[in-house]
Amino acid sequence: SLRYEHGLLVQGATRGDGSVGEDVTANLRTLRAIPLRLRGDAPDVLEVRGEVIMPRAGFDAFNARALAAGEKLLANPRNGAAGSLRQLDPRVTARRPLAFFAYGIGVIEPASLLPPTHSATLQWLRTLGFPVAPEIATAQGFAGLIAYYRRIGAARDHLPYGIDGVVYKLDRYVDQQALGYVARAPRWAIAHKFPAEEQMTVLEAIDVQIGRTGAATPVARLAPVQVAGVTVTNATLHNADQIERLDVRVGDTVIVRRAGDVIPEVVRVVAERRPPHTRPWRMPTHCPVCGAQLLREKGASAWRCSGGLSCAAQRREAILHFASRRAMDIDGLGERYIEDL
DNA sequence: GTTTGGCAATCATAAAACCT
DNA sequence: AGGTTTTATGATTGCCAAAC
Repeated sequence: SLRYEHGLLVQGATRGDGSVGEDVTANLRTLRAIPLRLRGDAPDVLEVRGEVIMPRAGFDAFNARALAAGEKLLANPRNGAAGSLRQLDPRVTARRPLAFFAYGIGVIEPASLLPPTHSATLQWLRTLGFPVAPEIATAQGFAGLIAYYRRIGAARDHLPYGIDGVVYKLDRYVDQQALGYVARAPRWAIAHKFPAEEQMTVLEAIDVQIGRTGAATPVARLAPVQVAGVTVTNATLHNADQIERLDVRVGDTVIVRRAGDVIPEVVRVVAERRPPHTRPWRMPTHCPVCGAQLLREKGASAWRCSGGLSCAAQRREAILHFASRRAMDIDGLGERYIEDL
């Protein structure tokens, strides 16, 4: 998010949790794609929402250079871009091949300057000096959206930057307002993702992790495999029911992908590759950390360690959890949770 | 007035790369 | 070691309205 007051860039922040992010103003100022001063008549206050990206060509060139210089390579453009913005020294950021696309407006004062539609807003942002993705388009009806999805999907490999899908938005702000929000998610916009890259690997073990509330979560230990730019070695299996649904066993060859191109996920078992003498996986009867019994409440699918705060894993997670909250919150929530445990 | 069902919202949990 | 980015899945909680 970029904040302009009377046409001048005064602050840039990461998205964070939606209300609190990091101040990366000094780093954002080094991006040529981000105007320090707005063109034409500027609102008193304007917050521009956008995305910092690292184009493929820049990423490749950066890594070629780093390789020649014997320096560390970036693993993928996405994390490379995120890391570039968190640099303490803006001069480092300045040397990273970063680009920027504006995709919306947050605060605007006076509000009367806001155009009536999203598409008109993006046009206006162009006139103010912001880059806007050239692939945007307006479409009508379900068929129009799917046609757009297919068109962008066909062009995907030829785009100068990586994308994981398209976003549909209602164009008229009055319509957006009528639909409103569910929690923080708008009802007037939805992402339509392209199928994620899938890879095959071997599930070498299933470990059980104990969380703060005692929940026993099975985790797949996988033979390392490159998926969508990273090395995947672990993936959650969520619970015993999920393992049963997948019928996944230790030793199985499995298909993995990165859900949302981020979170590793076991999709399915390659049945014809199952080695002989495998056995269905069973949840252990006792906590692997403290040895207390694992119990499951009626109707629930989660098994929990009955050790409470005498279990080292639960103590550890409880301390980490409450340490990351503000002191104020600990008073209200801490007691309740500790009693529960 | 209490219970129940349905829906929405939130919590809990998992992982990888990069940076400090 | 911990914070930052990204998100799927299921469990739990909370609320409202309908049924009893």
